[in-house]
Amino acid sequence: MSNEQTTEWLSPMQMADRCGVPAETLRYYEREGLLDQVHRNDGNQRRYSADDVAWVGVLRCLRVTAMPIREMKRFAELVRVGEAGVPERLELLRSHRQQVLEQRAALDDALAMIDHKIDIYSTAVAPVTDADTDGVTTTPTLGGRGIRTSSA
Amino acid sequence: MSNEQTTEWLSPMQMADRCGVPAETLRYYEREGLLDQVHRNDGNQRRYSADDVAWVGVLRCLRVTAMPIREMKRFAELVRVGEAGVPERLELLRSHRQQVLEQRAALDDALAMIDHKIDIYSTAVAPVTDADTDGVTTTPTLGGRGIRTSSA
DNA sequence: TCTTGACTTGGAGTGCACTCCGGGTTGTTG
DNA sequence: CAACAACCCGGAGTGCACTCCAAGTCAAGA
Repeated sequence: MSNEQTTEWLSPMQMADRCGVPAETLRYYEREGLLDQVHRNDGNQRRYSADDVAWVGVLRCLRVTAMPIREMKRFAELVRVGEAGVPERLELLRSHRQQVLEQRAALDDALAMIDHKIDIYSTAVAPVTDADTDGVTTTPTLGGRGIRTSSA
Repeated sequence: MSNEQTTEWLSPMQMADRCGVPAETLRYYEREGLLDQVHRNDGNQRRYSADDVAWVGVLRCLRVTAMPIREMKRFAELVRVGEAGVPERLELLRSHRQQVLEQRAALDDALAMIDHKIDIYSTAVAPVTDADTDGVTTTPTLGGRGIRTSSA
């Protein structure tokens, strides 16, 4: 409780720490116009605000859900123009939301398959085996015929 | 029910259709050793088996959950050696499963944030507005002070 | 038989999202 | 004030996962 109250601005490194994003990447985002006009001190060094921290949080949410930089840039522009951009921001987010749902569904499907395989392998690891399969006959010399694949 | 029973092998295009993966990518997977020794006809053209279809299904599950090609290659090798590879396959899949769970958690967090924003925008689009925020003051001239960020 | 389109190869090219580099500046600490 | 880390910049480089290309071969229909 002593080195907080005067800390209004964050240096690049502090910002990197805070956001979990390399300082280089923050510079890159700035270049790309995702993060605009970061404040500078007298020596021309960047000083990030709490607003910047929050905004990078938003950016990371979008990135982690695989939004391309191009689209994030568009979103940033729409935020820049203020209220006028709200309808398109909404549209953009709704469409992105859809994609995220699809991603999650795909992830869950894959997860089911992975769990299934883990199951098979775990029981196969101690007892006899062969009733497994990777969608491929388990013989060393691949290319065999015959399939018992469940879902895959 | 007429052009199925004799179709034992799939041409590259048919395979691409079936798996939802470009034929080029299948060739790439083969080069990388993810898919080994695809059968050829007399004219040296690839003929994919039902096993191949199933195996590509597995590969896609791994890819869609962001497993790097390098690791998929390792997995393919472990399948190639048969039973001896099972323990490491298990290990690999378990560790991957963990990553998938983390991905899903991150996705869900981001989704919550996106939903929250959509909510704000939707209500803001008709009534007055300003109480929104993108983690940034909504004024046209960015760089303003003051924050009311909720989560973000 | 001719044509057309799917196939073969090795290798080069692409797009994305960073990530690093070199050479110079700033700011803090002993 | 010296030393050293953190900073600045434009631009080049990286790694990944494809994706395309050229030049030739194969297969099936008119």
